Amino acid sequence: MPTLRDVAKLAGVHQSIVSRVLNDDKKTSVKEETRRRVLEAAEALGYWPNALARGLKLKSVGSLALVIPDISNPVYAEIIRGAEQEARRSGHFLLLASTEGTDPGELEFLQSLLEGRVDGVILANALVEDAVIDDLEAGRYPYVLVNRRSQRASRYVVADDAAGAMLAVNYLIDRGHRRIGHLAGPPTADTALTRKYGYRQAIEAAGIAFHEDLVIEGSYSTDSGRVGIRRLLSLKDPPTAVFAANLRVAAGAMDAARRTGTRIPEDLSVVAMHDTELAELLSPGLTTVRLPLEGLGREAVRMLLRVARGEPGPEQVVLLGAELVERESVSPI
Amino acid sequence: MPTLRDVAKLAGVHQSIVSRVLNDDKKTSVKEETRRRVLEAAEALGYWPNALARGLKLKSVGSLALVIPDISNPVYAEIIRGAEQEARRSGHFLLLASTEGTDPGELEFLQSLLEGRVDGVILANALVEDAVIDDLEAGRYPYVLVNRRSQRASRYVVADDAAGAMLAVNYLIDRGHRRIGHLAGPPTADTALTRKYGYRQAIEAAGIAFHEDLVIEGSYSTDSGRVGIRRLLSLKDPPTAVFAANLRVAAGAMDAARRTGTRIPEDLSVVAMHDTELAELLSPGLTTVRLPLEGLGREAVRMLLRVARGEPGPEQVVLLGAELVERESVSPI
DNA sequence: TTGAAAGCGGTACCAG
DNA sequence: CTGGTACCGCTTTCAA
Repeated sequence: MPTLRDVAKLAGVHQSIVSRVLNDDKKTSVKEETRRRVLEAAEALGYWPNALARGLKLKSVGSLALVIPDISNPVYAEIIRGAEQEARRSGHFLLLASTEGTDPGELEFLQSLLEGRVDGVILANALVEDAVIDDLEAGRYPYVLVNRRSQRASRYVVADDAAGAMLAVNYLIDRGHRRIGHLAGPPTADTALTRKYGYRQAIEAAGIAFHEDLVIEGSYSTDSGRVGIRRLLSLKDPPTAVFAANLRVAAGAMDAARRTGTRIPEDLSVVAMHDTELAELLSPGLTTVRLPLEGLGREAVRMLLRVARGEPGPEQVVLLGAELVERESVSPI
Repeated sequence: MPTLRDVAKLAGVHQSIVSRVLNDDKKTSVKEETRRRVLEAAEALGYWPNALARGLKLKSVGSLALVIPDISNPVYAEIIRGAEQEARRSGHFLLLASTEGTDPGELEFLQSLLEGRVDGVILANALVEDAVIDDLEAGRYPYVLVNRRSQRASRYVVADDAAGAMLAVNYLIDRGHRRIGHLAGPPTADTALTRKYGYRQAIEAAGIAFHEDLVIEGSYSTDSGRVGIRRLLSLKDPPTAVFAANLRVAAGAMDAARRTGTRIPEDLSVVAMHDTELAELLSPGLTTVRLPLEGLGREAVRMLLRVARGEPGPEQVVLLGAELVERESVSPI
């Protein structure tokens, strides 16, 4: 690997000149002829600056970390895509770290990530422990939470999950449903709580009594959907429609329902949060609520960059814009 | 951020001692009492070594890059998971870079990645241009291709796509199918070519005539599956079964087939390459061939680490172990 | 307009 | 067993 000195030698100038030319430093001027020679030499050697040395000096490496819990979840894929784009746009690399179940010991993990390797961290991990957040706050590390609120975290960007949930439930209500179940996510996840809240708001706003037993809490997994729907369908007075807290849950629920002979949408209408490829591949195509997930990733990067640069800006962002995507999983009653 | 010198000062020793203690250097010994003091000081300050400074000196940063074309593809998710695990096991970070359509200018991209930021690169990008590979070879950069063969690349790790395809097709043949279509992937993808080859091998080995018009080439997308299946079904003598080159293609095909009134598996049997969550969520559940994708990721990391360390080892690895996963998308004829 | 030199935060070699 | 020092490759201030 050629270094600055190599280029300098070939161009017959001092390395500091090379540095100035290559970074095209406005503060000092370089003779046109010299600049040309330097550029040529750099080109000839295929010179590329060493990011480590640069970062060491400048105390900024030009990369950000995005920590997610699980790569195979398409929800994260969208957040990642948005973050990637924005990072690239601003000349940064995105270092993706998936905790993939290896969730504990995260602190050490973050430490080694932060110590020079990246300029800041975005935590898309729905399950970060409060201790981790406290530590980040204490260390004054540049970080932002995405898709998760927290009392202790000063910065986060989230979607309007409550509005999304209400959109879904109102859609069902508008079609005449009164007994509407909710397959909720894990009570440990902020998004799950918020969606459940939205569900309840919509129900009560329509003057329908809220029934605790129509809400089944589980995890964000297909199996959870399967288990949940069985419980709902075995109720003496089962719901005519369900709102699933995410797509996987809905998929599991549809699968399990079908296996017990329940037809969708004739016997049971289904609406789910999140709209990914899967929604249209299921049959019947699933009616969903689309949240601006890519936007979440984008905003998180923007906010992080602001924090890292010490610039002012909003500390909490709620991205509006939930949208209903109609397919064939709902029938009027 | 405390530095080595800070720790040294607090412990009342020289920084070089601190370095030795913290890296627990076997070559020089340190008095037990001193060691304790150093450890305490480091703990008290919350010291963590700066990865950049370390990397600059050691010419190795402890991170690897994995370049993929598209995060939302679950096939890559599995490769990523395997790579992550192996990287972590060996104390490395995995820097994930998704080209996400931004495919050109890859060279520059790789350059800036390689220049110090990572110790090597794994290219899971099925569409890397040969020029890129030539350049990597020329630059003697540590790199490995995964899930793609190449004449010009000296190192790659792939699955046994041909055997997998044969497994799928033979399964259909065993159940009495003779007219078997193939929804192939893009001719630019090595995996697609290999699977097509496997398909043909299986067909001919069974003494069935190979019909060019039963093979539809497309891309690895759901839409391609939709288009392809329509063409196959509109043949004067349509196939009774199809082998889809990947799961997305199969999902699209099933969707389109169903919409034209074709029942699966009664009218048309379907087998697809790859087994992800989607396969069991579709209805009917899709019979698939599972390739050792996680293993691919793992092996790629191992190989890359060997290359980076200049150790000897195999240059091409073909990971065996395709496996048929039976569900409900095939009926005997 | 250019050159010299210091220093970012470590590691490792050599001397004591 | 411990301290001093050079250096990894770059940026930047100060002098010439």
